Amino acid sequence: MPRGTVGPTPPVVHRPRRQRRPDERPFELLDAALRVFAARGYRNTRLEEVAAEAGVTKGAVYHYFSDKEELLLRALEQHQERALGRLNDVLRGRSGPASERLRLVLRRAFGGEDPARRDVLTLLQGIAHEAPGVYRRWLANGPVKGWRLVASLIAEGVAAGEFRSNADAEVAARVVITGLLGQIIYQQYADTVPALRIGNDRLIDSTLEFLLAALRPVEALPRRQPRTPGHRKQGGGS
Amino acid sequence: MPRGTVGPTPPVVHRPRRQRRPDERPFELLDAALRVFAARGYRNTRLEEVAAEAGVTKGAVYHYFSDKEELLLRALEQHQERALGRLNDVLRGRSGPASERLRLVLRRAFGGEDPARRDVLTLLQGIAHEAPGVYRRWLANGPVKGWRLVASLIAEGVAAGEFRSNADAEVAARVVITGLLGQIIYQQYADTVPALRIGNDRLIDSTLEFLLAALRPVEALPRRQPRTPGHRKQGGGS
Amino acid sequence: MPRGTVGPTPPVVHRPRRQRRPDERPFELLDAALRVFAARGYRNTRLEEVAAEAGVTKGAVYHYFSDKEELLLRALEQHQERALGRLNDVLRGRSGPASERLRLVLRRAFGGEDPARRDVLTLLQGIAHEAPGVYRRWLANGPVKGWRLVASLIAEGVAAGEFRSNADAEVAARVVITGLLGQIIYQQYADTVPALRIGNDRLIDSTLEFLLAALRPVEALPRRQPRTPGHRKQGGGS
Amino acid sequence: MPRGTVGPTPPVVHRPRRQRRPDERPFELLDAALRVFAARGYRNTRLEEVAAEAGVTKGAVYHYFSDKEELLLRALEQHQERALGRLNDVLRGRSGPASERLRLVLRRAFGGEDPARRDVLTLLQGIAHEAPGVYRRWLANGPVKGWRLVASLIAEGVAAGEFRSNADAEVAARVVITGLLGQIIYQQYADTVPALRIGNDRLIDSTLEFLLAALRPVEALPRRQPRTPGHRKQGGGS
DNA sequence: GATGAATGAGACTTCATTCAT
DNA sequence: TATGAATGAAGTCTCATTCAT
Repeated sequence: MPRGTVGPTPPVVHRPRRQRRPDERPFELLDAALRVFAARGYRNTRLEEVAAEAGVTKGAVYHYFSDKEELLLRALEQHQERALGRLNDVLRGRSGPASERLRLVLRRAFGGEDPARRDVLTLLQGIAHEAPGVYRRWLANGPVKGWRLVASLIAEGVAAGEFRSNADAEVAARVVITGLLGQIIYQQYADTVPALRIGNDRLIDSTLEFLLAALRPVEALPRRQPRTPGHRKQGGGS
Repeated sequence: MPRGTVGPTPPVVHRPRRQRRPDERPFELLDAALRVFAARGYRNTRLEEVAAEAGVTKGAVYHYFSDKEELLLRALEQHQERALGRLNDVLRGRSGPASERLRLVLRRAFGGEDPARRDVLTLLQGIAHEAPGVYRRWLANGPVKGWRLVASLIAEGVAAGEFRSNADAEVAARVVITGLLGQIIYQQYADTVPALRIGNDRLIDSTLEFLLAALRPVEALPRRQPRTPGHRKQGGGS
Repeated sequence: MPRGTVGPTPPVVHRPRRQRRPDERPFELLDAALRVFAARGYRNTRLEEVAAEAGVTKGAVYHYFSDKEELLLRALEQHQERALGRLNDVLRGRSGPASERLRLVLRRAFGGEDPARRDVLTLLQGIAHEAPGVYRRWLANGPVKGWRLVASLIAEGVAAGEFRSNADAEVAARVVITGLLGQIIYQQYADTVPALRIGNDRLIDSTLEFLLAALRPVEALPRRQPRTPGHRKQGGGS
Repeated sequence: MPRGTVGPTPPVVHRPRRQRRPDERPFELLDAALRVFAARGYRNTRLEEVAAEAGVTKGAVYHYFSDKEELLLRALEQHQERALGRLNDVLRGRSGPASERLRLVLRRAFGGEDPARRDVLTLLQGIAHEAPGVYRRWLANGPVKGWRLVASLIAEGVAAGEFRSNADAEVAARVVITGLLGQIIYQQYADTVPALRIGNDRLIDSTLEFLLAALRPVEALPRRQPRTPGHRKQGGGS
């Protein structure tokens, strides 16, 4: 499989081109890079394609970035910063029930079918071997922060009596975050593997329903003995 | 890891010349290929490394496989067949409660920290752009089948009155399967990003606990109104 | 252009296969080789294809021939011997007018549209760089002998007063032989370059007519002074 | 032969680094390519040799040409354009007798022993299987145009009463053009196969003499009955 | 800053040839 | 004799990176 794999002619969206504002150049390049990388994968993308997408030539890229990997790193950093910013905004000043804030967070993070976000996630899952440092960085700042946030919201719900206290909130948070990420990535192949398709709203809402159901406090949650209670964070309640 | 060692750059060792083992060769090659691909990634692996790992020279690879991609495809097919075989075995003739069979399945599929399996999963998530066909195939035969199995076990539990009937079993199954896969992949980076680390037993047990908790039948399921009940599979219970 | 150039699936004619008469093996191989070489060209043909065409495997070829080039050499030798044999037969015991024997010769050598012969000629013209020794050998035993024969027939006609004596018989013979060879080769491309097509009968008959017209004795051949009479073989007449 | 030397195996000489001559480069490459291809054959030539002959490295070739075949195609196109240009020039404004213009044309096209031209012809006859498209193109623009031109000059001579009208001018033109091409190619082997040698002047002059003799009008061209008169262009006059 | 020509290390793939069986 | 697994030299093409202009 020689060059691109997404399609014979790259589905990359071409932007206006050549608006000479030198101070914005690096940002334009980062946007272009993320677009092309996400569309074709890191290895399949030639620097020349990124340059063309940004309306400059190959050499110019090297004025701003030392090499291809730095371009990737910075492009993803910029992307992640924006995403985190948006995510933080949504909780600023909120104080409703934990369940409501969970909903807000999941919606903000995963709601709205966004092919660009999906492609970036696919890009990321592909760089584990190509640019492990970048991948790790993303793990630490993306998924990890994501499930920490979820876990802390669960903890707040537990504190408020909204949720039962004997669930493994961290694992729940991990699985939910990771599962949603994966499902979103898979949607890219829903055309050719229809069994993969699932509506974004259903995905999020049902996941949330399922999370809240798992966390709902029980007067009597009798039978289910935690099998290996040792690794629960909070010791099992009565 | 029997023969080679998948070192950083395996020096081509001159073997004593031609050792004929024509019948086993293809399998040895497939095993070697999976090992090296999983360790370094598809693109980062030179055919010569695979050959060396199998104790032959690169030309021999082309005796059995038409090109690098076919080698990947076949190596993954063989891997998947074995894995599916093991998974099917575990349920053969079982008839306990659904919850018990769910436990068996998850344990069989994800239990036991197995670096080889983890690396294969990492390999797979990296080929979305390099060999999309192979990737899609894996999706269809791996994760999709996985969550279908889980969903069907849930359905059995529902039928048996063991689980509530108004949960979105499919989404639950998807998220759980995908989430576990992702978490397992992430463990590869647990050394350098400690926040990623989670014990395999805890991961599985807590996930199961959380799944069963979410599915437990409720006398009164009071507050939580399903927000968009339209996409529930079974209309609201009682 | 990777492998074959004649067509995606080789137009090689498959013969009966595996008639175990070991003493004929080499001849079968030579026939098969000529067939495949002629169909695809020398370089484009893998020894394995030749072997398959002959119903044996690669290794067997090396029992009879030291390498690919010898196979080519011998295959062409065998072909040429047969062709020369046929050509010699046609003149054996003939004693009519030279013009009639010229006709017989040209008919025998070039008559009857024969794709196999045409392909062999194309093969030959392609090996000038691949196997120059073989090519030279063919030149010396094929075209050179051909035009010598024609020149000697012309000389006989001159001696018999049938032809004029002041023509450059050798050049005429060379050009006619070479020209016919070339035209026959070109017919291979008549499908895609229609301007190349010419009927085999017309080609031969008109060439002969034209040759005889050029050689006819003239009462007065007045104006045309041989421009550079120095290189005529026989000094200019009258 | 300006730059390189087309030796048996040109050692890659390290040049003083990058000499920019962007405008001329493609032409230099084309010239170098034609030189090396003609000297060694298409298949026997490594792209690296062409590059070295042009004073660059192999990568540079891919800057201008997509692959080896395109390089061949373009090199031959350039060669043919030039040759056609020269040929057209020679007839511009000429109006002498047809015989004189035939002489001019043959001289222009085939006169002057030119090893480079001879090698290009040898190259061409070798690519029938390697690059059939290129070969066909050459046939259509070279030989075919050549014999059309000759045939049209003959037709003019016929119209002017200079030549007889009942000859098959097209076949005559085909055989003469093709025969001369072949003879020129063969001269390459005149050293090792002396029987092949023929002086260029003699070849052309005698061929012309022979052509004109065949075409000279006859008061009585009695005996020779065209065997298959059906394919004569103009029906034979009495 | 920007260009784009040029470099050159790499990697895939082909296939004539060898040789243990 | 015959097989066909294995070798390994060779060649095409790619593309990140450099650097003269």
